[in-house]
Amino acid sequence: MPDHTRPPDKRVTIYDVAVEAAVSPSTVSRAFSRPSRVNSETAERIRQVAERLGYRTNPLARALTTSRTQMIALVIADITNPVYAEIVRGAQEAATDGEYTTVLIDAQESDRRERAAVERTMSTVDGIVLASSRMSDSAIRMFAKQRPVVVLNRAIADVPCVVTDNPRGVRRAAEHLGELGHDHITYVAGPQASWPNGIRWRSLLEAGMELEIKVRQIGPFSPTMDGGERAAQELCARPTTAVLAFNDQMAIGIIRGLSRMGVNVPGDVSVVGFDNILAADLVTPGLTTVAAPLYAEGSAATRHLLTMIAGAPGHTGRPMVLPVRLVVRQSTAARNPSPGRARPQWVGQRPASNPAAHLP
Amino acid sequence: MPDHTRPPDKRVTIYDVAVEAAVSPSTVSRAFSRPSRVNSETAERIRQVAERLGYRTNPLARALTTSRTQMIALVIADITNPVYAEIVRGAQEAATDGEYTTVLIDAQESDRRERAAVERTMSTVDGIVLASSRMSDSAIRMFAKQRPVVVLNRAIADVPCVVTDNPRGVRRAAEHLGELGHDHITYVAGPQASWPNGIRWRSLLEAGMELEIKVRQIGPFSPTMDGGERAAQELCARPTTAVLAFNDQMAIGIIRGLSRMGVNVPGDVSVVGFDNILAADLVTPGLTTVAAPLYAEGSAATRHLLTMIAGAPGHTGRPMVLPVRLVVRQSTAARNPSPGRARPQWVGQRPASNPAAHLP
DNA sequence: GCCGCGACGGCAACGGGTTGCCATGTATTG
DNA sequence: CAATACATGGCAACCCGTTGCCGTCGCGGC
Repeated sequence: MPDHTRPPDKRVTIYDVAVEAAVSPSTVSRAFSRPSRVNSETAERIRQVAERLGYRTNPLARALTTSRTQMIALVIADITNPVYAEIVRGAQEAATDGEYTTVLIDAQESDRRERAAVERTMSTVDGIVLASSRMSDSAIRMFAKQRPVVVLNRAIADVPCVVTDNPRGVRRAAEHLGELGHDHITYVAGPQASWPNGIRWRSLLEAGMELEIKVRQIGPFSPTMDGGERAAQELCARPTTAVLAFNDQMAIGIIRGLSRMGVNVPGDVSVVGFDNILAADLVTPGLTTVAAPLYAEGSAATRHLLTMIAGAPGHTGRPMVLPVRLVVRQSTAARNPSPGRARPQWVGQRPASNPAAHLP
Repeated sequence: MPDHTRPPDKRVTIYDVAVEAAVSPSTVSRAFSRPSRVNSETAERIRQVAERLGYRTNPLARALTTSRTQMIALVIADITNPVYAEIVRGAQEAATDGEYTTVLIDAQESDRRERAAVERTMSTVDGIVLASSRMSDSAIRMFAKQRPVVVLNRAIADVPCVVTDNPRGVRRAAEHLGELGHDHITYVAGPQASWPNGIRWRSLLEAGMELEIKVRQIGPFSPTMDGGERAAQELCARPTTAVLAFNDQMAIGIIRGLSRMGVNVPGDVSVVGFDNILAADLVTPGLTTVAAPLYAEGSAATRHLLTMIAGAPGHTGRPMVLPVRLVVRQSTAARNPSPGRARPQWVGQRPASNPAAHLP
């Protein structure tokens, strides 16, 4: 028998329930937040009354005293980048398992927006996962002082981090290209503010040394298809036979740009991307790429955050490293053995003996 | 001179500021929320003290009395669907303009999850935008009674709605196919719980009548690439020359499935999708599709929600309709004039004289 | 000199739970 | 049977702002 006498716009509070159930408000509160603290029959009666009255505990009021909102923020750099979809899924699953709600914030690749959004949200969440943050290390450390923070895809001293095994991914890509006969690799750089961008390049330098493959870098370009197309133009000016792009979007842009200019992928140039986004399998040729365990990233970062919220110290030593794997598709092939076939601009224009000369 | 004596983990409150500034807490409160109500010099002094102490107003405490959290929820059906990225952007921009924060919720195509998430979040937000909700009309109406709600991509009586001009989009697609010589169109249906799915099919029926094009429907299939591939198998069993798919992912799946079976798109079959996702331009052949103004959808829905939160009645009459346009790429072509060319299964197997016979 | 008015600031009562501490009643133990 | 321990529920303070109402004060008008 629902209570139709009460004005329907007014929320039901513990006080209403207390009156109905003939107990004190504190008992009602405890019946929900600490059931062991109250007689089970009483608790049951209270629950029934609450049900009948349509009582819902007000999370804001609860948060005011407990300073726990049961919400965490997940900040991603760019929601139009499909990479984040799986990360979000993983984070959401982990959060839901821990009775937490995820609020998602899109930073739109902007340091400023990201800071503003985090500042606004910080006081209403119990913790924050920063996925590919564009903020400065010091800004992140500042936030980390005020709330538990886990950083994804970036390593920052004194802040818990989850990263993927970029060095191994790059290494695998380089080995793959080496086995195909390529002795030069051009790295097409993404945003300089991006931490993976830096480590990928450094890892390539290292892999190049070990595998005796020469490497160079061009860029930075925007980490989008457009950025890739612009990179393709520059690639034509300084030809290579193998390209490692900062991410899949750029790789796809590069392939499009090259084929528009009559360069065949993988016939003339092999292209490798990063991330294994869905579209990598859709384009023609299919994109060879380094796949990251996106779902696991989101999930691991969130689980770690939850333990920190629960009081664990948050290991700030070495970052947690997740494994990657190389997905070989059709955008990579054996180096064209006859470079002279009617493509004069690719002949004799090979970069000077030290292709890494223009590096930082 | 920052105050280093206070323990750093304790938040600064208006009471701290009040003591420092030698005024009462209410004056501090008013200095921020109703500056006109307090002497400008006093207000300035208070602001300086607050700044010095690092005071930040606690949105939860404020919300408790004002019952305004300055947050709205945006619920999307599936974050892995790129369609929503632009919608999110539009919504976020509109929300930010109105000093609101958007919390994004991914329903993962599940009625149950969606309800659970909305129920949990409802009391902490001032309003909700439901983009492609999978919940029942009655569930949505129930939420709409408790909080301002705007529904996107769906029309529900008594609830404010924003939709795209599906009839016109379908009509344009049908005209396009008709001009290319197609006299049959097969509609490949998406989820039955999806409102656009229903209206697209009905619109096609109508357009077929007027344009004298025969139409039929197969499905439903999952609105994903996999769903499209399964649809392709069924398409081979019941051949057509023109396909209108529920969305782009399915259309891409259909194209892949068909070409795997040796059917050429657009040579043998023309395929049209819906939504104009980014990948539509990446696949080969490029996908002809009906483009929706995604950004404008998110932005319009959110702006309308904000006016409702501000007290406007929320026009529940006719839904707001946004225009669409047909983007022609390479997946549609003139109907193959010589059906006999070495593809026997496509000859003589044309559906019976009434291809719409098996419709509901 | 008195009255009225507006500007300004303070008091106190919320809003809706949470929780430390105490009082009571019952069960257990010596 | 007294003494102690435990289970249970209530009281009241607290979390941090917001806001209706009232008192005070200075000023202009008559």
